[in-house]
Amino acid sequence: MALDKEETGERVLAIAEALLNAGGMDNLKARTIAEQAGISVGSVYNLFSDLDGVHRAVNMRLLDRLGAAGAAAMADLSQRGITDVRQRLLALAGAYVRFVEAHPGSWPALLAFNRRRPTLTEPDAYEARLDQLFEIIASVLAGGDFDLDDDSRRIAARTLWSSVHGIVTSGYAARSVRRQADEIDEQIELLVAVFIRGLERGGTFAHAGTRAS
Amino acid sequence: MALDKEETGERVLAIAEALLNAGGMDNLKARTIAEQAGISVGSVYNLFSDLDGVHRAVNMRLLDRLGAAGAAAMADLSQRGITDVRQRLLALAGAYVRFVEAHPGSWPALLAFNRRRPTLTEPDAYEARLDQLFEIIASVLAGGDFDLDDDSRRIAARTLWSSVHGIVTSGYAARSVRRQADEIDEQIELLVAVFIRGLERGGTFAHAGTRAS
DNA sequence: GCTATTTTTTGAACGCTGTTCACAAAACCC
DNA sequence: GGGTTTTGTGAACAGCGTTCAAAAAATAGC
Repeated sequence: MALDKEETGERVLAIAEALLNAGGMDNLKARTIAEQAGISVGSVYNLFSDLDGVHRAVNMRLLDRLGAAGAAAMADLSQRGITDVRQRLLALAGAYVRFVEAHPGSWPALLAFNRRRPTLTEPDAYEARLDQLFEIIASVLAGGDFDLDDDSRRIAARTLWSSVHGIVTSGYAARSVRRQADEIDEQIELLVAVFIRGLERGGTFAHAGTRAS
Repeated sequence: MALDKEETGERVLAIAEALLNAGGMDNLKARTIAEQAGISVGSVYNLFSDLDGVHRAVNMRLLDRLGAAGAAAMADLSQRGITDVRQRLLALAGAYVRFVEAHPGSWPALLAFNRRRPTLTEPDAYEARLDQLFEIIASVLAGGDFDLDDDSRRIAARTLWSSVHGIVTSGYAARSVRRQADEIDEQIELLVAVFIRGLERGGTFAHAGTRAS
């Protein structure tokens, strides 16, 4: 064979990602991958345990790319001497929006992948890759003048990320394409503004709220 | 035949929902439905256009139930004379958390369903059912003393919903089961508190933020 | 260089899937 | 009861993920 084993593996992943991006989850077919990669179906199963394994590997690449995009956005702001918390949070959210737009099929496929089986997945490696994102957000929050202890800051970072994630991938609510993009921007700006204002005011939060049932 | 056509349809939907709830998306099989409903495979396709149609119908039922749960939570608070915005928002979020917990397989399946194809779905009827949820949230916000015009309140309601949704269905980040539930509660309380504090302060938001990069 | 041995690649084959459709059964009409 | 329409049926088809005996290639030993 002309190509290294690892090299063919990466070619398979590139093909798989393109397939996912173009046609979503059920466009990822073993025979299509084999055909486009110039190998046989069996060889695909030689490189990966099964199609889920291929999809998982693609997802890892996506998460790495997302983390890199976030880090790059922060590095860019640092280089331009921008330390304002609001601008940094908006830049992070903007990076995520652009990432999702750049992966219109493969990112929804990643999200759908984790929701396929009802509690059987073991996202060990997923978490590690998401933790770096949380740490970026937490470090931005640490730059503000909110007096948050480490744990509160960690919670706040996760809350912010989940909220932005929820807004961006709300999925529903798409009257028109342009209106959708505008509304996402509006919601993100509201969220970030409200978060900063809310955190600025009172110091620590006393999570003693009795939730009404 | 002993049963009404509509009645068999609903039985099929109940079976389909149970299958989805037990095994996720790829547990919804035409032959299983037919067997459990005591009809033939062809009859399933007589009642619904295809399996996607079955899943869509199940999803409608779920959205109706979610809307009813939200409305019921608000009615309960009204009956108890509770008008506090914070408590109402927490009650709504709590209703959503309980709803998700009560539908561990079928709700993820609904979310995965919308992410299967990359921009081809037409969630017309979905929107209508979600709009009632947004209106509930908006009406709660209207009860607070934030001076928001209708449009800002609409945006804020959607933002709140998307954020809670993102937090609850963040999926990843599940160190342990109990720790996960606690963390969701913490995040929701932080979100609601921060939102209320943030909205209380300044009046209208001037979405003139220049996003970096 | 040649054979023996190991490793890798192959694609036909298997079981399962969604979906169809000619046919049968039931229901309806008068 | 006979003709017509509607409804139900399940064998059949194409496509899927996955496997695995066999073929091909690579490696080792000499």
